[in-house]
Parts: sequence; structure tokens; C-alpha cells
Amino acid sequence: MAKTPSLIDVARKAKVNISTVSRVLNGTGKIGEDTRGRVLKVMRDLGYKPNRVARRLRTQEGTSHLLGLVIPNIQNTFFADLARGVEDVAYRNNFAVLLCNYDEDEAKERFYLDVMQAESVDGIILPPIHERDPAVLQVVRNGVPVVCVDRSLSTGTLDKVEVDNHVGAFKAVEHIIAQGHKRIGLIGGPADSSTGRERLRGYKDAHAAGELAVKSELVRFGDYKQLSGHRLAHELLSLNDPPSALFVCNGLMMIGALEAIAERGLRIPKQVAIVGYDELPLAQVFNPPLTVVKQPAYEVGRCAAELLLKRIQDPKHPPTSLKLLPELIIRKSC
Amino acid sequence: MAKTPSLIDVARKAKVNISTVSRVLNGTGKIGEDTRGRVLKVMRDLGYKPNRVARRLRTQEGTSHLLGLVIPNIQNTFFADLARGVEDVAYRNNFAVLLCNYDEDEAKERFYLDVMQAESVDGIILPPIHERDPAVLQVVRNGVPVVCVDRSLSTGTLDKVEVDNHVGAFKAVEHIIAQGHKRIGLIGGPADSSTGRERLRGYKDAHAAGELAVKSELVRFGDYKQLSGHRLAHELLSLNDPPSALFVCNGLMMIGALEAIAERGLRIPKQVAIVGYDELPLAQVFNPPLTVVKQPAYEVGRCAAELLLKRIQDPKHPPTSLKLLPELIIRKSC
DNA sequence: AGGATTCGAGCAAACGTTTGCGCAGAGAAA
DNA sequence: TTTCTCTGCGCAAACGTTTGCTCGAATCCT
Repeated sequence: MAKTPSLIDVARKAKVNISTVSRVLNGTGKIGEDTRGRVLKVMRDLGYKPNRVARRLRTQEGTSHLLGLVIPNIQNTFFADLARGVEDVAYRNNFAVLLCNYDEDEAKERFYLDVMQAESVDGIILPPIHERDPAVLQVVRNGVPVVCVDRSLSTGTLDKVEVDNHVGAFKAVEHIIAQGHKRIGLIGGPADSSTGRERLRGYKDAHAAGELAVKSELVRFGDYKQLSGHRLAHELLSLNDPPSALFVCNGLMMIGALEAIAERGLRIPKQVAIVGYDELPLAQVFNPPLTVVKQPAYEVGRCAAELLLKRIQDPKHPPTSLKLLPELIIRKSC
Repeated sequence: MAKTPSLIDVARKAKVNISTVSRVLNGTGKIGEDTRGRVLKVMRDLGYKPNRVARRLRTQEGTSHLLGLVIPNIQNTFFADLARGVEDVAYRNNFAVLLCNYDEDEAKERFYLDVMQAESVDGIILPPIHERDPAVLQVVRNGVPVVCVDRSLSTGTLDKVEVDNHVGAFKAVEHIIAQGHKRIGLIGGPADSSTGRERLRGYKDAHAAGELAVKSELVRFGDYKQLSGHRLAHELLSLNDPPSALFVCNGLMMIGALEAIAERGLRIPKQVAIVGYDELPLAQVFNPPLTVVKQPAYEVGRCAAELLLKRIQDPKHPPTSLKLLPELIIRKSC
């Protein structure tokens, strides 16, 4: 109802031109101390708040103070933590975050990317749905700063921050082997995702390092959702010669796998050992406490946001690529 | 780089006035079939995307197709689920969601509310930080549609959807009593939050119904974060005459409490029984599986978004208030 | 046929900013 | 005094839409 005051109202009341008000607001141009004071006071009195929409319309680039964050699924704690990371640095720099869930759905992803461009966000942080994601490619062609997280894009010219999936998986499987396991089931990620492939490579390389052959019937690919973890764990454990240990490549699938194990009444780690990817809220109080590789999700978000802000300030900055290290947390499940 | 085409470009190429283009875009006004077709074709050819910023600047109310969602903490699965709920209905209605974390911090909340108004979102969904939250009150005074979720505001004139905290807590504690427990520790929410108070009331009423006195040394108030759950559980279990059962009033504090129990090497439910509020990802595969009261978080989000959309279309609609029912899921921890 | 209505489309203002340009006045240099 | 350089500020255009008016032409009614 009470229309919020605009520059014009402030200008009128302070008896100056709107351009003057704009300048004191932005600190640009030369303004006398007396008028600046007067204008500032009127702004306070009126409770003036600049209209971001108008500002954005006028100044095309880099001033919306809006970051886009588009993630597969906010219910995945990895992405929730990541979101907190970007959100925190955004807040510290007076940026707001436009957050969207695309649910691994390409149409939804495209919709949201369109929205973000239409909203003229200053930049976008996202894990590409896959490596030559056309929608994302289009966005970068349009000149919007983009930083990739978690997964990467085939174009090498972008800022990106990922965590080293190969060493994460390698360490995990190495540890499993060190516990004496010979048949290690893999519940992997999608074969067309870079994370899925890298973790698979870690799994294989650890086998090679341990002079173990990988048995193809023991490796399965899920879709990073809970249901597939549940199904694949049942499949693996139903084998004639079932694996004695499971390596599950993300948190949600880990939950599904644990369900399956519980349904079968198997004891961890004696009857089946298990190590997961991604720290889960209850992991350390689980019985037994879960051995997992923990990704620095919050850090990923933080770094990505910082990179993005840097690029917004200086679009010519050469692209930098960060690779953070995951940590194997050895508890009791393997 | 490649400046995205505007109405003007389309108009020029189709040899019509921009107003005509605008009208075919919005389907308003009368347009001849031939010109409409021509304009549509040019739009497609040019890959025209309307500029939401400009549109929003022009049409003040109800057309930004942007919803604001401001929540305490995205890492809390309750809010993550809720967010998914609003996000899903938003997407179905072609709305995008501007999501912000205020981390129970009033300054941050105010900042984000300012941003949202400055972005002229069509409406806002939020759990008020407390019952007479001045920042929120200001927003509704400014005429922005607001729907409260989870917690309520002292003003009765708003749309809101909450879950019945009294029955949730009542059922839980009733069940605990039915298991034969006489000394039941409460790890409650903040005393100045409506949820905290309602759950406390449920706790007390269940005692009364079971003809049990509530002992004041057994009730403690946390802040809904993990650390306070941890600390308060330790406090309660250190008592000379410690409780034989714990009722923990949210998910994050539940995790903290479970940590404390693990640290003390106590066995659930024999040495200490426990029931939590909020379903946790691993609750049903936990050992023992956790008895919790599960809130329909996703539903809350869905309803809230639907209410908000309705109000945006018809601002005069009388405010409606929904109260959803939580469900006590009895497993093995009590 | 003449007047009234409707249809289709153009003109221009408005939304709230930012910003290049210009200009008056003051002080400095000559 | 004249000329020149700053300083401080106003003027107005522009950003990409939407929308109330206007208006010619076509259609309709009697």
C-alpha cells in the first residue's frame, strides 16, 4: 500500500536533482559535504531503499548483486552444505542468492537458466547436468559468468571447483582392501557424469594397486538417488557369491543401501562391510559408526562463490580451477 | 556478448510497433491472426526471451513470477523438505524461488527481506523468527503477500500453515509414558518460539493425562541447533537422578543428543529411551531404529506455496490458516 | 447510404535508476 | 580585468517493458 519512496521523493524533499541523490547513494561523482549530508538525512527519514529492479535495468552488467545457484537436489546434504557455503560468502558481500532445484531434469534446468538470465543475475554457480550440457554452454556463450562445481564441463575455459573424486574413491577402496576384502561391490554414480567416472576409476585403480581383479558383476551404476542404492544393494547381496564389502558412491544411495542391509538382517561390518561417499548427519553416531569419505562441501561452495565474485569484478581474469581433497573418515563400518 | 534481442528488435524485424509485439506476447488486446503469426515467427527466429527485469519495473504488482522463501537453515532437513515442496509447486506455475538462509539471525533476516522487497517478489514464505517479528510486520504493512510456515505471527490476519505441535508432542510423550517411563527429560525449543511453546505444552499435557508431575529440572530449552542438543543431553544425563527417557524437540538437537548418548556409552532404549521430533534420513536404519514424530514438511511447503499463489491472484481473499497433523512413527528407540 | 460500433495497430508515457554532458560560479593564473 | 580550470550540480536520455489513448479502416445496423 504505502508506496516505497523513490529517488524522486528523496530529491524533492532534499531540494536537489535526482542525479545528485543517485550520486551520493553510489558515492560516485563530486558532491559537496553539505548537500551530501542533507540528502543522507532525507534518505534516512523517508526510509528510502533503492529499487534493485530499476537499477538492474539501467546498468546491464555486474550490479544486480544477485547470484544464481542451481543444484540437482537440495535434499542432498552435500548440496545443502554447498549452498550454505555460497550463501555465506554471498551475504558477506551483500549479494543475494537465487536458488533453484533442477532435480536432474534437463527441462527444469533450462527453465531455471532462462529465468536467471532474464533476471540478469551477475553470475551462476552450478554442477552441470553432464559434461556437454547445451543449456549451460548457451549461457556461457551469452557472456554470463559461470563457475562449475562438483562436476565439470568439457569446455576447459571455465572457473571450476571440484573435489578430487579419484583420490576419494581410491583411498576408500584401498582401505577396504587393506581390511582384507577381496570382493568389493560398487554402487556407482551415473556413467555419464564426471564424478561417476572418476570414482569408478579410483575403484579400479585401487584394485590394480592391490593386485586385485575387478569383477564386472560387482560394479553397478545408480542415479545418486536413494531408491537406486536400495535396489542395487539388494542386487549385489543376492549374488551367488556376494561381495563382502560395499562401496557406495553418494550419500543418498548409502541410505538406500543401509536400508537393504537392514532388511536382510545383515550385520555390519562382519557380514558385510560398507563405506560411503559423503558424510551423513547421523554417520558418526550410527551403529556402527560409518566409514565414509567426506567431501568439503561447504568449502566447495565457499570457493566457488569467491571465484565467481572475483570474475564478476574482473571478467578478463584467466579461469582458475580448484581441486579440493576429500577425506577418508575411518570409523567402524569397515 | 551477443546482446539478447529485445522487443524493439522483434518489432523492427516484423515491421510492427513494439506495443503490438508486447500484446501478442501477453495475449492481451486484439491482434490479427496474420500479424500475430508473423510476430511469433520472428520471436522464434530471434530466440527472443522477455526481460523479466524490465517487465517487473513496469508492472508493479504480481507479475514478477518470483517467490521469496526465507528459512532459518537449509541444512535442517525439515526446511530442505519444505523448500522442495514450495519449489515444486512454484515450478509447476512457472515461478522461480529466491531462497535465503537467515540462520536465526535477525540482521540477516532483515537484509534478506529488504532484498526481496527491492526485487519486488510477488510474495514471501517464511517462518517468522519469533512471534512479533518487526521486520516481517513491516513487510506485510508494505503490502507484500506473506504466508507464515511452521511458526506463526501474533497478527492473526495472515495466511499460515503450520503443523500441530501440541498433538505431535502430546502423542510422543504419551507414548513414552505408555512405555512405563516416569522421568522424561525434555530438550525443547526456544521458549519464545511458538513451536517451542506448543511442544512444551504437549509435553506437560501428556504428563497431566498420565497423572505424572513434570519435574522442572528435567525440562531444558535449546536453540534447535545440534550443539545445544549435545550439551543439554549431557546435562540431563549427568543429573543425580537422570531421566530414563528423552524427548528431543527437533532433528538437529536429536543428532546432538545421540552423540552425547554415544559418548556416554549408553544403550538405547534400555539405559535411556529417546524419541525425536523430525524424521532424519537415517532414522529407520539406525540401530535401534528411531522413534520420531514426523512432520509433513514437504506438504507444508506445498500448501504454503499454493496459498501464496492464490493470494497473489486475489489479494482480497480472506486469510486461511492450515494446521497439518504430524505422525508418530514408533520404531525401536522407545 | 449514413452513422455507429468494432477491430487492429501505432504513439507515447511511465516504472526508478544511472550517467554523459553541460553549465554556472568560484577561485587561480596571467 | 580577462581567461582558464575546477567544483558541484542539473538536464535529459536510456534501459526494456506495459498500457491508456488515439485513430483509420472495416463491419454492422437500421
